[in-house]
Amino acid sequence: MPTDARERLLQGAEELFYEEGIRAVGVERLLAVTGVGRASFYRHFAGKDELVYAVLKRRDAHWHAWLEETVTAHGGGPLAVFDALAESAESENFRGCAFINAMAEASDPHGEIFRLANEHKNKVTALLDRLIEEQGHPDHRALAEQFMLLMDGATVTAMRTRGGGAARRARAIAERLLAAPPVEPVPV
Amino acid sequence: MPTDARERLLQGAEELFYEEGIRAVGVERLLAVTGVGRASFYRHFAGKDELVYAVLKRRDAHWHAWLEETVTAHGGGPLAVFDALAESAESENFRGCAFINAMAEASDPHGEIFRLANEHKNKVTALLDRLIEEQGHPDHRALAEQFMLLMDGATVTAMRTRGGGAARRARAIAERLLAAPPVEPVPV
DNA sequence: GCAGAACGGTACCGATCGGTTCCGAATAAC
DNA sequence: GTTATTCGGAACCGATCGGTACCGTTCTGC
Repeated sequence: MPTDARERLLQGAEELFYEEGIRAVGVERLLAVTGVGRASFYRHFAGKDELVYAVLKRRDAHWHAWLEETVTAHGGGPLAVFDALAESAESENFRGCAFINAMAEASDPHGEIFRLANEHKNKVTALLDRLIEEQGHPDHRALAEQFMLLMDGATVTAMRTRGGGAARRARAIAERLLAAPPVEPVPV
Repeated sequence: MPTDARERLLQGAEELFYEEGIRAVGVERLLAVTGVGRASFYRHFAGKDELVYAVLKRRDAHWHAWLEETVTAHGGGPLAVFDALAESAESENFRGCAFINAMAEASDPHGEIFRLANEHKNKVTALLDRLIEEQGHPDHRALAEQFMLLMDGATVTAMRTRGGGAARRARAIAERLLAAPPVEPVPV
């Protein structure tokens, strides 16, 4: 547990927001849980909106680092992202993707939250692109977007079905996308 | 515009909840928009929670009916669900799936909202199952679950990318799942 | 050792939250 | 035409929302 108030706020907020939703967690609760004084909070953040922004930025960085690590731990291939997803979906406190959830409870589709979510997903797509290109696939970009769609589908499905089943199903689909020729076999 | 207060409340709430989120819409706003008196609201619903429940039930029924219609209008095959999805994602006020969004902003993963969302998705999966079986596919159940995952992936992707692109991408994947043999070609 | 920053606690603000109660008008049933 | 129901409007409730200001203490840099 860090002694820095700002760090404690970010850490506590990331956890509470993810577990119960951003709107569901008031500043009051956050202060009570983190043990930070009200004044200290507003010394570090202009308001709740800025805290939300900082929390999402932080989560983006951490989550991306976690994914890269876990993918490496699972062999480093593009399919490993689904192993990582399955692993995290097995966790008791899995609640889907923080950015998808944030979009879902954001009122303004043109606000900062959607921008951050897009940024986050683009970064993940770029990682997928790299992983697939390393396998020598010519159409890596299109495949990366398909993989991203599969990951998000598995993530929201895992929210309600619990466990790694959805991720494994997505992995099976991805496997076939990697194996089979893109649309029509090139005529000889 | 229906004259019945209950119907007006359900209709207004469904729209507001979908556009801005359930937590973001207070009873106050809802009453102002629908022109219903405060007392009338609590005559028809025990509280906001019961209204949310009724709205989701209503949406489930309407959405399912809409999907069946639209699928028929697009030829009736299982792939038509992605055409329907693309069509709705083109709309200006498209905000993803109301049930995924409701789950995302629900605090309790074991509460009623998750139960309703599961019920909803199971019904859609059953419809997919039927459509795929009508095509004569032996493993229709597994395919239906894969299609459901693709639909949800396309839906959450369309929230941030706007337009029918994600749905068309999901359709392309689904097409290959239908065409190719499931895992390994049966050895002759 | 001392100055200044960072801290937690508390009182307070207006606004809004979900919810209750009473009232008078409109409407529908018989 | 009278009775019974449904309706919208408004006053009010305690709780909580996000946010501000001031307090005294603790910790740190020099």
